[in-house]
Amino acid sequence: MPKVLDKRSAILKTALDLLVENGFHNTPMSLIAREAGVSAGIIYHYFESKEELILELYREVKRNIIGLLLAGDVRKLNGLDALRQVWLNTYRYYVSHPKETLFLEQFENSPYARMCLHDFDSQIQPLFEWIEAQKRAGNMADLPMEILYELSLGFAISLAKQQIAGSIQVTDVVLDEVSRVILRGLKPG
Amino acid sequence: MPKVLDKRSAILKTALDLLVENGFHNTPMSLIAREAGVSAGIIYHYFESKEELILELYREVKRNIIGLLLAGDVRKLNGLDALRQVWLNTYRYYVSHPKETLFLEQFENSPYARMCLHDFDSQIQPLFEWIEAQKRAGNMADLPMEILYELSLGFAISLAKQQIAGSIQVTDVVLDEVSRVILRGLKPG
Amino acid sequence: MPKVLDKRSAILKTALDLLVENGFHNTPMSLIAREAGVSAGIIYHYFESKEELILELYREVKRNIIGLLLAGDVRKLNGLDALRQVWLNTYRYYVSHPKETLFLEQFENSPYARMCLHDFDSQIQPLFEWIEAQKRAGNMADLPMEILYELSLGFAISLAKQQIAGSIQVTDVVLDEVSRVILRGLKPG
Amino acid sequence: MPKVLDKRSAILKTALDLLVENGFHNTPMSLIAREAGVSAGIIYHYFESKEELILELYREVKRNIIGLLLAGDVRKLNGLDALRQVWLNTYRYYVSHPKETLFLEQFENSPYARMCLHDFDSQIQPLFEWIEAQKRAGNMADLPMEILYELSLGFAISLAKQQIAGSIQVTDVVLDEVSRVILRGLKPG
DNA sequence: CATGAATGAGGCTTCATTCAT
DNA sequence: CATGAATGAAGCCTCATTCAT
Repeated sequence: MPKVLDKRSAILKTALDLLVENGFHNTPMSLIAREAGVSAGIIYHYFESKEELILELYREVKRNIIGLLLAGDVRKLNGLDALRQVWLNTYRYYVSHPKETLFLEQFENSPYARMCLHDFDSQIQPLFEWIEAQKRAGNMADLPMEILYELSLGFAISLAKQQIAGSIQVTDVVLDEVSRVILRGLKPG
Repeated sequence: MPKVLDKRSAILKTALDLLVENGFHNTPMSLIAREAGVSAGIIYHYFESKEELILELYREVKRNIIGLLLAGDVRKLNGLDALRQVWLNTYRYYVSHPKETLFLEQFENSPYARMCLHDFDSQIQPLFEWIEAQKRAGNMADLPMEILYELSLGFAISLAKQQIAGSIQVTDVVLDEVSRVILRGLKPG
Repeated sequence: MPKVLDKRSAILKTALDLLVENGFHNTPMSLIAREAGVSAGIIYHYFESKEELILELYREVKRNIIGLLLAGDVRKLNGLDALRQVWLNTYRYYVSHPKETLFLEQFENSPYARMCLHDFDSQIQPLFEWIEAQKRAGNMADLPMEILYELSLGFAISLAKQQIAGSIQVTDVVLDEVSRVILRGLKPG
Repeated sequence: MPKVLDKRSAILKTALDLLVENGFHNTPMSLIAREAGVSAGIIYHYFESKEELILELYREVKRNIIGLLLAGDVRKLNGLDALRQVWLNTYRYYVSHPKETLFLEQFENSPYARMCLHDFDSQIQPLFEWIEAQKRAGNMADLPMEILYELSLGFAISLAKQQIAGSIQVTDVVLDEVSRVILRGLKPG
């Protein structure tokens, strides 16, 4: 990996840690620089501004996630199994990436996020198409896309957040039961 | 209403508007004062600090919501109808209070909210007890409290947020269908 | 004089001193504040920004000058005497206000001055009208206004600048001779 | 032309453009480098510092001008014609070199120019000597050198600046009339 | 000679909070 | 109770200059 990516990555990684820990506005650029082991000025060589750094971090995290949702050869599974797999993929990603999870939640609920929330429409398109196919195949309730999304992935995320926060311990048994409940809800009819 | 409450309320109301619009850290105290029609100094007569003002706003909003969840004589209804009523109460509160909704989300996802997230355990206790009763009565799946909460109210909030953001139009038909799906998921067995 | 004007004036006066001494970009706001005996923040209570502070200073200096050009009951004098009086007014103002002179020159030759160089058209109008009247009365050569302006006041300023810089010693004898030369040049025919 | 001069010249030429456009302190070295098509580091191979680059540019421009003032075989003309020729040379140089004109004005009115304003005494000496000769020959009023300079060349420059700024349109007719006025003023007695 | 990433001091500006009136 | 001028610490960002490659 070229050095240049090394430093840029170090900044992004450190930013993620600190932003989650302290929040956007309690994380001075100078602190990010210090923790990343670089000078204060160099950040502006890689990112236009603090805001742009955060946006870039958001884009990168989001790209990663979207790439993983359909992982595990989901397309080869049939109806309910595929559904269950996507659901589990989502849940597991979020649980195993607590910082990314908290960052996304913080970012997406901040007022200045509104400018780029639809940047990912094109990347998430495959998932939407897959859901549409499931609906047409009669594997899923005929509800608006956003609601189906919320019922499945939104809930996976909420569950992961609670697990991260330590409010609950999601054992495999519970996970099994929960996914059963979800699927029952999403089934057509 | 005494003048004192008037001024305090004006500050809180203005703060809600501005915090939702601009975010916590892009809302100077001086702006809150100006928009509320009071002087900058007087805010510190009613609130210890900016942080305390925000916390107080959070407490007030949260108190309101919790008081309404069990409204409509929920306790007199039986199982599923009660469940449905609580769910609808929640959804409707959030949809009809967009600023409060956005404020809560922003606050609860900010790192400095962690200090008071459990302030309301005592107030929300009645709801939890009611849910426990439903579980014992066999009206609800035997899942951890937090998960049941997330599945019902969490989803109502998510739905309301999407409606607020304009991502979806939740017609009465959809609402009906959705609540049916939710309830099917929550049913025992 | 109310205190508020006192402090605002102190800032403007200190700014003039320092800007002339060090130039616009070698005069930090913090230095202006320190020398004016105020805190760094308060400057922004009176002026929007550093640029606005400088613009305001320019406006104030320019207002003063314009007010003095026609001083001394110039309007009551006839042709050449009036002309001579205006010329001397100009010269004397600039010589006796070296800081203002250097500031104006510095400002008007800086690229970011272009935004407000015509702010004073309305204030200088009386002078222009007076010159027009002189031309019609046959007391002055029939040249474009700007050239007449340059030949008289422009030269008075240049002379004053050289005197300020110490390049020359303008004795009363020289001043007399010079004004004679100027007037000869401006005479009609 | 060797490549070395090429690159040095490119830097100076670009610097002139940008300094006039943006001012000394809004023209980063990195911008000069980029626009000149060279790297940021290499500028320091040709110039000690930013200040030295600007000084060098000033010296170069000034050298050019001085060389041209006495152009056109002025020395072969007699009194008034020579005077007129020098005046026109000056005016024409400035009008046809707007960037150089603005740069000089900006530089000479900036406080950090004071360090080198007398660098050119030796180069401008021939002009001064020529003026002295004119005075002795009775072709010019017996005024201090600086004042004669200001009355003739200073005014030519002012006129050129106004023409550059678009404030006036100097037609040949006007130019003729103006030079006549100037000469009348400079005539002895 | 040439590059451009890297440094870090320093500038402008904001804003929570205080306090004299 | 009320005002709003005042403070000053702290944040974001720029940029002249250096130096490893």
